[in-house]
Amino acid sequence: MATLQGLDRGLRALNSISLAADGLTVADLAAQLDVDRAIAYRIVQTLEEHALVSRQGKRVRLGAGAATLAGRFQHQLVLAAQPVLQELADATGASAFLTLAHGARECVPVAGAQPTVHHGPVQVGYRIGVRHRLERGANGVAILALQPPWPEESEEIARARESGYSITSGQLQQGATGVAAGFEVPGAVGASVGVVAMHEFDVESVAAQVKEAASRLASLSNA
Amino acid sequence: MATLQGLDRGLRALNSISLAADGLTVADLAAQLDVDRAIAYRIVQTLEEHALVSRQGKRVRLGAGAATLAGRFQHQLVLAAQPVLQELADATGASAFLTLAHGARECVPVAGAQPTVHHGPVQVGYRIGVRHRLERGANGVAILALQPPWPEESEEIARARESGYSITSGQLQQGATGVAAGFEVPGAVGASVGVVAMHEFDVESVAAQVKEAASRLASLSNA
DNA sequence: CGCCCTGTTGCTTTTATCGCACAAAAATGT
DNA sequence: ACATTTTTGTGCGATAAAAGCAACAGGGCG
Repeated sequence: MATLQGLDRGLRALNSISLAADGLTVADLAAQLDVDRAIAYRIVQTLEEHALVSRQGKRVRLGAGAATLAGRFQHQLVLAAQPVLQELADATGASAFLTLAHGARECVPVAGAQPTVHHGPVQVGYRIGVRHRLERGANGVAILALQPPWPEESEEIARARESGYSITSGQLQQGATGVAAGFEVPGAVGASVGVVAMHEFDVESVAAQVKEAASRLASLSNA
Repeated sequence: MATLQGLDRGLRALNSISLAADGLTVADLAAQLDVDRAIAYRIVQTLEEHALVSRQGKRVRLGAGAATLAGRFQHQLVLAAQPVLQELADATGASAFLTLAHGARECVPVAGAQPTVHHGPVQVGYRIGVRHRLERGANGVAILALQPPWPEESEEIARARESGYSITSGQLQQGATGVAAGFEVPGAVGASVGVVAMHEFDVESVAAQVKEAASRLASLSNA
């Protein structure tokens, strides 16, 4: 496997910078990447020219180019999903998410919707763009359940495959329960829709709605 | 000014890929960058490891990592906005909000602040994370007013564009009045800051403070 | 069957990158 | 206010990393 060291460093830098909420000095960045400061300077300069980072004084932080990039990430799927998610969120009174598999072991929530009418001061901590492992959370499990049964899979996955939906509690956040159903996107990856809520709800009925949403999205992405 | 050629190429590749809505073959990419195919392959491999692109069959397209970056960018913007919002809330005695455009017709409030000293039992029904249409509420109108004049726009929008701030009453909640000013996040996203109050206030002075806050936030995301 | 395209690898050559070393600026202490 | 330490920012030559070329296996197509 041949990967480019220079580019790799640049991207790692971008990642580090994006993680630093209140910016990073060039020296800090150099330390994190374990490279000479001079290199870090050149990396930052290059990233800056592409508007991916911006410098204010001595601190480097994520730039608007990141937002631009994301705007172009509109797979037709994400666009099409938005109204479905909104409907699902409103119907169940919980936050709804669309999650895409990334590679074989991770997934990323790429779109979400909150119910229009709130049932209290709920704030669900499942955030768009935060990668996590497939094993954690209902959305990831639902994606795993799409694959043909595999020897060492957890029982959770087998159950999800059989029932058509996955359910987890507290795996991604204390006190939160998630229900999700997976579906295939023809071109490539697995995906799942699900809801996350902090309160009690009728699992049967929510599961049905989630599965319904999944099949709608599946047919959308086939067409 | 010293910029890294390798990284630069990688980022240009990322840009090209992000522009091709339905993907790019590696050969096309190599042509666009005017490099050997072998190099393009190595670039794609590296980008792929960082989740910024994904390959489906022969086509390369923008990957979920872009969404990750966007999420973090938004997170940072919200953090940076918090003190400004707090100051605005305290100065005006009203609840202050930061709202981001979401697509072309909706927006979502992503951060808020309440005045530290209360002027009564204020409860503003404008909730973080709840999407609504751009036409409703001062924050949305302010974002619409950023766009070049468009034929069938409401008079409200034209007024907002001219004066630099929007003002609405009761659109999102009975008896609530909102004042907001928009600003550009130089990529794609429109944003606005505003206040919402249930009581009477001096529009002129509040508008000035809101505009001030908007320009501060704009410079934060530009610099 | 022959042709064109994709994806990958090995190797040579060059050139872009590394990392030292140094200047400038800021922060710190007295 | 001044001296000193720490941190920031930038040339420059040596070197290692990437460019560029060529070759090759598989696959799809006429």
